[in-house]
Amino acid sequence: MIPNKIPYLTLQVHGVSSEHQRRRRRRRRRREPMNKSNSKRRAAEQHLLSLLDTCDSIPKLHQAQAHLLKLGLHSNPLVLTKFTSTSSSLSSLSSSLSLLFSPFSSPHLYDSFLFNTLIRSLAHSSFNLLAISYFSLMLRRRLLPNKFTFPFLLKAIAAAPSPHLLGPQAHAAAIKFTFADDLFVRNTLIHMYSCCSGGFHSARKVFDGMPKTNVVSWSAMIGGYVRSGLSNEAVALFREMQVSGVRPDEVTVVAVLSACADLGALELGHWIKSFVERERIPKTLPLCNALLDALAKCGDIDGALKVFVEMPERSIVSWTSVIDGLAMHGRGREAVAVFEEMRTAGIVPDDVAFIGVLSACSHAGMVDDGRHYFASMKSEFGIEPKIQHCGCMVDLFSRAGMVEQAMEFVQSMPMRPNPVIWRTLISACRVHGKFELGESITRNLLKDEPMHGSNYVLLSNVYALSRRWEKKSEIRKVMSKQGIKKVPGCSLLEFNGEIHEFIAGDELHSKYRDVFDMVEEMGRKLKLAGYVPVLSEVLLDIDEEDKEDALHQHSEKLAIAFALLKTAPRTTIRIVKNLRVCADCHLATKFISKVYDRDIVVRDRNRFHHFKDGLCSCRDFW
DNA sequence: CTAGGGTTAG
Repeated sequence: MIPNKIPYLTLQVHGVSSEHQRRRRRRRRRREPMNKSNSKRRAAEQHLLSLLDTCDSIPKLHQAQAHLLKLGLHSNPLVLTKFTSTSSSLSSLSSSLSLLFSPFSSPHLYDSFLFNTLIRSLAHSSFNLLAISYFSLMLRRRLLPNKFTFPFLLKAIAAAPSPHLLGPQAHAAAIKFTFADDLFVRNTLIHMYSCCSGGFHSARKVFDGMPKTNVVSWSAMIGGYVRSGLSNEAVALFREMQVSGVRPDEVTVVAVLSACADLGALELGHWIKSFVERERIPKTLPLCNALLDALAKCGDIDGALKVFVEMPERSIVSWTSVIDGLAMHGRGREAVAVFEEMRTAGIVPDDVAFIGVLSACSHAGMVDDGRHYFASMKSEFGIEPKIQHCGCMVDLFSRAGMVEQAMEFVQSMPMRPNPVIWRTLISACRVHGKFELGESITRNLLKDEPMHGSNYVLLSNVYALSRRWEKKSEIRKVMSKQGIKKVPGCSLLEFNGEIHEFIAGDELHSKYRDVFDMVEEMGRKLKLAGYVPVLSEVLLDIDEEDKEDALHQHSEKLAIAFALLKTAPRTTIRIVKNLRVCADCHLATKFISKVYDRDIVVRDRNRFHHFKDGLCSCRDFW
């Protein structure tokens, strides 16, 4: 049983019940029959059902519960089912559980119907694991599950921490009870499997085995690909869906938009926006939120703001997405203004909103504002800062060059620093010349994460900047001996409705022959304009000339060269990168924007860089 | 009484 979260409810139940018990004892003494006459009982039942129909608050629910007990309807399945669904819509599950499983109810009267309602309510609650317990209780009571039971059960399992443990068992149960061919059950199976890590294969197996699909099957599969980090596959499946003639609805579009946000595919984002208009897909709140988020993450922050302004209603998610979007683009002042506007609109910020506003302060170098907001979390809003908030603060100080303050902050944090925090500090040490500190932090970090390639890259960069070349080549040796690989840099570029992928050092691909020639030519032109390669960015222990070649193979340079070759003069080039942009590429891109007269928008791991006329919007803080 | 969907440090 879940703990009763509302103490006075317990009192109420007990008070009313003991009154009821007294009556029952009196009845027993007078040898009266337990059941009232049928018509009276039906009247009481009707009365309670209509009472529950008008329940729109928890106090009213408690009143109804008192009536229910007074009228002796605590074992009436119809009333209990209604009570369960009403209390779950008011998120007061403890009410229905304490009623259903109180010592005064008669569980032997419960039917599958009631259990389904209960399992559904639990599946939608934060106690979703209890749905599984009540499913097994149902079986132990020899009640047969029906085709309605499995969608609820599978949904509860999908939301559990390790769905792969119970998911296949539930699938087997669905087969055993002959409901695994049901369209609803199969659609929920797709969802459940795609919630297991690496489960998209099983999800796809279910999907491919379906003789009949509908829009829900496709949306579940597309959403499953997005959840598994396979956004390209999600978009491909969306196109296949259109070919197959199944009409996408607002849920499908939301899933595709999150793939779009992940890929940073602006053309696709704009296409979906017009698709929604053209097909008159209802612009629900989640759809507008997904659209606004996708446009911001694809680089069209002003388009995102336009969506936000035009929204008929906004939730805290809408506000947070705008704040995050502005933060990512380095527009910290505006992000803070939107945060304040949100408060004026009467919305109380939550912990996610604070992550947005803190990261906005950090990306825009607004140290005092960041300090203020961090302090206000607890003092004004009673929100305990989480590690993400502390991470923002460490980043805030680090970017501003206040490495000591960052270090002090880490030492005074209420929780243990994680590797993300350490890596933030190490980057700060490198940028602001604190080599000894950077080295000692990295050595400690390597003890915790000896197989994490990016830690070695960080340490190597620290050594390179302090010109300790022997130390640097030592790292290289350790890495190759242990078989530790650095994550390859990868840049995406949308061209002619397709996503082109460029991977660092991918020189063996003959189809990019002209791209490599272009990179060489770019290098020559940039040098004439005054560009000097930042050789310290090269991890390899090789001579200077080879280092320059290595830099030429960085994925964003390949992508930019491709774009310069293929796209019309002066059109904006948009690139999405998986890692933080390196110092050399950052410098080179500034030069390219001037020499080739192109606006270049790069989304890296952390934020957007808008390059124009030889300058970058991040003002070289990133 | 059925299914699929929106924001989260670097």
